[in-house]
Amino acid sequence: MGYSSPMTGMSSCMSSMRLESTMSSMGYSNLGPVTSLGGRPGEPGPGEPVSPNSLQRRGGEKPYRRSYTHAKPPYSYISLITMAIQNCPAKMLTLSEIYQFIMDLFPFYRQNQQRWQNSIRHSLSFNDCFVKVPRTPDKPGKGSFWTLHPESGNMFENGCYLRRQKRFKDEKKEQQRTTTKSTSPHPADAKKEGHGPHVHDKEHLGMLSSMHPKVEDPMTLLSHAAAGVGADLCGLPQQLQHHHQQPQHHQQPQHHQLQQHHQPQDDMAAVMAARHPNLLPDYQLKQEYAATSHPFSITRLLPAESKADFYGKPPDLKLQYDMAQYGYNPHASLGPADSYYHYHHSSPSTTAL
DNA sequence: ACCTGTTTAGTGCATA
DNA sequence: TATGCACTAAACAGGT
Repeated sequence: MGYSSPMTGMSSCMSSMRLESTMSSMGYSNLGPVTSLGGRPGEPGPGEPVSPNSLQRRGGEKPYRRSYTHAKPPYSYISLITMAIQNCPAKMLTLSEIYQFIMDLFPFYRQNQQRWQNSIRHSLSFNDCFVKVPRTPDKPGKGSFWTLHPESGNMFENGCYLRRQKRFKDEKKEQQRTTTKSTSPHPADAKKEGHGPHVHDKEHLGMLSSMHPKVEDPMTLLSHAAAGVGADLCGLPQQLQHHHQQPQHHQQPQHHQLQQHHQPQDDMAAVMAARHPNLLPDYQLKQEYAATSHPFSITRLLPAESKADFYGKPPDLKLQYDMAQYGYNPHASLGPADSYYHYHHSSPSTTAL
């Protein structure tokens, strides 16, 4: 599996999704391409957003300069989850952290949370590309960690975060499903097996362990593997795996502890080089991805500060403006004062740009 | 009680 | 047209 730029296949993807005209001229909306992805036509999304038609077309002037802050982002839940995980230093997040990431980044998902969060949970469970990592006894808390399957490959190698080219299927899980279907006719039996550390998870850890024999802590293993191997999972260069600063009310000491065990840069480079000898050099990737200005580009979703850190230059003001037009919050990861807190303590007129 | 996770079912859209 | 993917709803069970 070679590395493929998420941007190189974008045009064909966009064409296939019939998004070119809509995206380029008026930004995405909850109508058209987004709802056509799935769900039910005419059924409003989580935010019950006002139809763009009600906002424009009357008078016919400046139909393109308006706020789509509460329009449904053109990303599937799978890609949103992937973004969240990829954007975290430890490459694994709890469910609530995934929720928070999405809400921080997309105002649309701050409403009707029950609906889309159920879908998120369903996506995590249903898709083999997401792997549940049990908490260790020394890290008690609610819920497990979720990470990306190291063999899930580049699900979005066509650069389109709306729809994967092909659903990733874990052969072992698939086999388990078929065997449990055939051997245990009672769904309750299968449910019993589903609790506690999965056999699959253990195998997963074993696989990661073999890739990182020097590291013994399973959580550190995942941190290693996800950082290096997972970096190409979605066609994202490792440079984009920047530190997603958690809101201050979300303390994640384990993330920082994990990172102290190794030198991520060296590790990632080594693993990537070993697994993907044909990868572009770092600086080349940097230029390629820094140059992209596509509204679906993952780089546009990243906090401006991180991008500035990453590329070693100040954030692009125009880019920030564009992101604002699309409803992305470039400061989403700064903390409560700038994201979730701000949203809930300001009037709709101020949250809309 | 609430959250988390699993599973099933139904629907619409895109693609081969 | 068949198939696969994505979205939504809902039921259920276990954990905190």
